[in-house]
Amino acid sequence: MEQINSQPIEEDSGGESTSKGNEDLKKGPWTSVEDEILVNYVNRFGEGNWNAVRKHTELRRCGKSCRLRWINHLRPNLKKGAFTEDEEQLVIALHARLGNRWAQMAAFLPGRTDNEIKNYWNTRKKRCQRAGLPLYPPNACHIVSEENVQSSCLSKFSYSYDQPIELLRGSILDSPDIISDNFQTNYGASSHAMPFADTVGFGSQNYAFANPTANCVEQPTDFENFLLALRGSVADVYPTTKQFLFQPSGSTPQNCFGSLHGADPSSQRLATLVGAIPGSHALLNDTFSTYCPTRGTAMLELPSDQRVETDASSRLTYPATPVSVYNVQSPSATVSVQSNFVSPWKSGPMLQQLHLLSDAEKEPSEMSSITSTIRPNDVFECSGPSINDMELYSTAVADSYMESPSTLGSLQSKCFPPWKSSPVLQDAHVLSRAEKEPSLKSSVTPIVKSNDVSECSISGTELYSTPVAFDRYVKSPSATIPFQPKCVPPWKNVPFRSELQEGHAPGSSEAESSEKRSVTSIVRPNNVFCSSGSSINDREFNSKPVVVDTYVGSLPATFSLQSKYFTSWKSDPVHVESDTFNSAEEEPSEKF
DNA sequence: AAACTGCTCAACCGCGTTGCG
DNA sequence: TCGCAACGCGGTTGAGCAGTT
Repeated sequence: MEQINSQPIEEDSGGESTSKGNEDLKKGPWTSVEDEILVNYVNRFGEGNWNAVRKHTELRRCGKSCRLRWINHLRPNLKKGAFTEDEEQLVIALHARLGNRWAQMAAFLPGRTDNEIKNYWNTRKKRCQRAGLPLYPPNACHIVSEENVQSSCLSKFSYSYDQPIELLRGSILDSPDIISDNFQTNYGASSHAMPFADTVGFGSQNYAFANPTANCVEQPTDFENFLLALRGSVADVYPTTKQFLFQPSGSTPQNCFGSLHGADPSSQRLATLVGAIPGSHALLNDTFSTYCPTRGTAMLELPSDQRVETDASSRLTYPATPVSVYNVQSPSATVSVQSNFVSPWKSGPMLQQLHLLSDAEKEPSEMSSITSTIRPNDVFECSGPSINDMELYSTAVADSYMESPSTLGSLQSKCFPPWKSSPVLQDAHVLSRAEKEPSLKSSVTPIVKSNDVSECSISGTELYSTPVAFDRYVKSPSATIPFQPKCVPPWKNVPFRSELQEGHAPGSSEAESSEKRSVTSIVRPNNVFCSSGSSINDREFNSKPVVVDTYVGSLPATFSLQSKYFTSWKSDPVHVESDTFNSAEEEPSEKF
């Protein structure tokens, strides 16, 4: 403690001048004395400004080294020791989902650092390679929706340890009907074998996933095997996952979520991952470098990168490479989907347009509004800088267009959460100026429609929001429109706040809540909400996914929400009321 | 017991991003 | 707009340890 100077020292003992050149900086292993100095420094001055450590203490370490030491070894709540089985499975699943995004993976593993995870994985990778084993569990997911059978985009991808390959993006839960995410290990085969080589449209086993039109076969799928392979917490998840997988046609799987969320946190995490894996960004054998290549404007700016469309009802799977826009023939007219998603969090909204990206639009801060019209099978993805040093990404795919009686389009959209850790605002519609500065806002009004998918997260303040998926709008004969809600439950122990209603954070005062921003949301049938995060202002919130599952009894033009799903909150539950609105409405006037 | 090999993990390095002047 | 500093992240390295020969 005495080693911390009470006053910032600009120079010390003649060493500072030379320290500019780093001549006197120590390298190598840290001593306990150095650790103590650094801990005391952080206790006193807080994290950050690591280069100031040298000025304030006797420590002769560069800022980088100090930061690393603190993050990886000295900060509180670090978990030491070998990875538990659950953690290992989590890492596997996370890696399948995220690739080598160690920092993101670390967010799922409390107490573990990205470095630890990285080391673990590299060791595992080496071990597997040496043994000729796949990096991912045997007989892992090979989930294919029948709609995906026609997809062939994957076939153009090679598959090796060294070359990044991505699975179809999206997640199971993002888009049940598309659990088209093909996930197959090359177990038993060459590690470099093409994973889908022996499949036509991915295989001999094509199972629908929560697809009301699919015939569910009561036999284990590869995906199930994968789940089984993920032991431990999977045991809690598996039944519900199976239930989810093989729910009867037309049924709504909300119970699945209920079960999932009733499970322990690790199960929830795993459930998230399980949902995530098949839609994973990464593929099976540790084949990626960093972020998903498809993000941000790049995708939008590469309209030429298109795949051959199939028929209107077929689903487009999502290749590793960016695919910009698909225009699949629309039986009627152009289907317009307006979706709004507002990240209510402290850091501010991130704007994501679904359609055009002008130069001006690349600067979210300069945008005031966005109007997007997407067409069937459009693929949109957005990213950009956010407020508070965060990066935002979002990927979304509006895959197929399945019949559009008139204005009611059928879209399936997926969303992939490749965020680095940031607030994401997906807004396909209108973003008011006020919404650009959430710190000034007291409320936002996200408007979402079917098949929208949104998600957001914030990491600096650790707010996360799992995908908000409005998955599927399947035919609308007239009165009854079946929906399948999906939700990817969030993270481990990250508390989060989810509000669909104007109001304040649970347990907070009004004054506080005004700073935290309230949210007014209008949800549509089968919308799924969930969000998480560790709070603004050190307050924790918990929220489970809010699933508005069924769509029952409606006239052609009028929707009415019926069911909702809430699980425990720390305090007040999310409140979602039934809403009635006209399907043609651009913006429902009623709010919850 | 010594030599060798493989593994783990802490630390470093380079690069990209962001904020600020 | 530019340059710099700080920061964060992923890749790489190498010391030390453990197991094997």
